Amino acid sequence: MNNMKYTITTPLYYVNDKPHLGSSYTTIACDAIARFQRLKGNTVLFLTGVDEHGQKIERTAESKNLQPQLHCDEITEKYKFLWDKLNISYDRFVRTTSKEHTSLVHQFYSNVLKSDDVYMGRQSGWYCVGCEEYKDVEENDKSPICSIHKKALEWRDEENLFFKLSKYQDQIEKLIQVDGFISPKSRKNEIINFVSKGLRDFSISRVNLKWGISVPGNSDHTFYVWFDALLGYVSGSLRDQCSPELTDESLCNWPANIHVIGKDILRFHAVYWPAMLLSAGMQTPLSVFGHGFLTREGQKMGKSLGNVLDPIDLLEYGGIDAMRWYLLRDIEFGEDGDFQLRRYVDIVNSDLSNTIGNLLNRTITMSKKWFNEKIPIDNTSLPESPLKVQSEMKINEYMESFKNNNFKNSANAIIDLANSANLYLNDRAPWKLIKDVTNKNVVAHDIYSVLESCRIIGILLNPFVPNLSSRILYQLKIDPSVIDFEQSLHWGLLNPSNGLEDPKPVMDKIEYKDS
RNA sequence: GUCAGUGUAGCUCAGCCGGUUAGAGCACAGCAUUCAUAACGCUGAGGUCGAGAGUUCAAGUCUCUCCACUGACACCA
Repeated sequence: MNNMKYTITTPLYYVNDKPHLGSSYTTIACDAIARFQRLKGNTVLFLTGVDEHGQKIERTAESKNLQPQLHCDEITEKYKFLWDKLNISYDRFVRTTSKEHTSLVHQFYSNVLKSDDVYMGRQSGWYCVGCEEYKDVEENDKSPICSIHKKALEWRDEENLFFKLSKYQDQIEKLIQVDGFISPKSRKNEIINFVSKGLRDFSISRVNLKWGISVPGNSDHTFYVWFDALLGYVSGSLRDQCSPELTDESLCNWPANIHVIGKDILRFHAVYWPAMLLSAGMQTPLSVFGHGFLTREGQKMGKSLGNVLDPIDLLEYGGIDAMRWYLLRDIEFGEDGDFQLRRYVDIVNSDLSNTIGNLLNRTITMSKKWFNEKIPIDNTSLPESPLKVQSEMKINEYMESFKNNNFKNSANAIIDLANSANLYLNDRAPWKLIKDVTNKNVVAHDIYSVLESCRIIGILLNPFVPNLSSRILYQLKIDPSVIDFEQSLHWGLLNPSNGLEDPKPVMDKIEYKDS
């Protein structure tokens, strides 16, 4: 039952602009899942990457006086740089401008053709240049205006290739009903509602777009962004990325266990994408999770408001552990969340510095002071520490919640355990007991059980804040690279002969400053 | 416009099929205090549960109306 393949993807981010907090949020969440799965002993393929084609990018490059490819290279580097800073443990980084990807798109397309799912049609309607999309308009309206841009819409009529989405109505309806396929539930209902109204075919090519993958057999067409970008998940998960081929053998990491995406693109992943895969005779992903968006101090982030929070700035403010912890611990994954600086500082200081950091610090100090610079050996026949029971309970909660991508609850389970350990210390007051030498065994028992709790906390923290987790484990002289849930989460594994590092605060406090 | 969801202490949220003085964590105040990162602990202050009406012996919890916010309503990465 162990050692299963687990494939997880972030969205392939559109390289129109540098990465923002939203994409960092998604990627951090995926990283937590990937690390969690690895600790469970699964073989994880954690895939991220960028979507580089499309008119918007073509234009952005033009406005910067750059070749599109150079512009893409530039932005791609920023993504990689940021993921590095955030300690994102991705295994592969897909670029849709790579040769391999192009080849895969062509193969996939030919399979879809074989299923007779493509036809030439006309896309006509009122088009907004600003939105780059066709708008639904009241039938009688002869001069419609875009509600967003307040500009007149243009009538456009162009030749496009269409994909027969409608053919898959029944299969998609069944698929989206499957329990756990779409999360969270509220979004699932929206998709079901949407699909029940009847699926229409959608266009998969454009004629006046150069910056894209050419359509074989229709040289003046390029693939429309979705038909191109979604396939990045496949090209990135192939066994051999250098010579991509759609064979059972090379598809060993497919289907993805989970696509984590923002709620805005849920429909494409939960409806269009599975249909495309069905058409090509491939397996559909096992689940799709559409998370919420972040606002800042109650307001939408946007360029026009000038309140965009740059992930790099945030990183410099509180550090990587703070940023990861806050996003995973305080925001309900799936719901929209609000970033508040005051709260950010409070939560991080309280949880990581005061509750966890201080617990480790005070306990190591006591241990070293009274037990010859070491971890005490618990050779008493005292009843089991209540912390053992508590930790087992909290490990359970943590696991259950994490399975459902409920990071908040998992994080709370860790904090609960740390709180219990702090309370236990206050209750037992080893600093008083130790004054009487005959109590030494009792104190050993107490200190050991708190240190053991710290070890477990350190391990459980890994998917959330890998750096802090390592710092904690280092102080307990445990090699963080060899931890594993199955092996490491049993009570009593802390080895007294290992010794302890000198206590140093593992988490500095963030100073709140209005900015 | 239609449909769905949300609105509970300063902040983030629990409150199941209606039932005693509405809960937690954080923030704040006081006390205590060193084993510890002005940390841990204890105590406390904080809410007309969005507004109004109704059903009921009894409503945060059910019904209706209204207000505010969010989302979906097909090609927006």
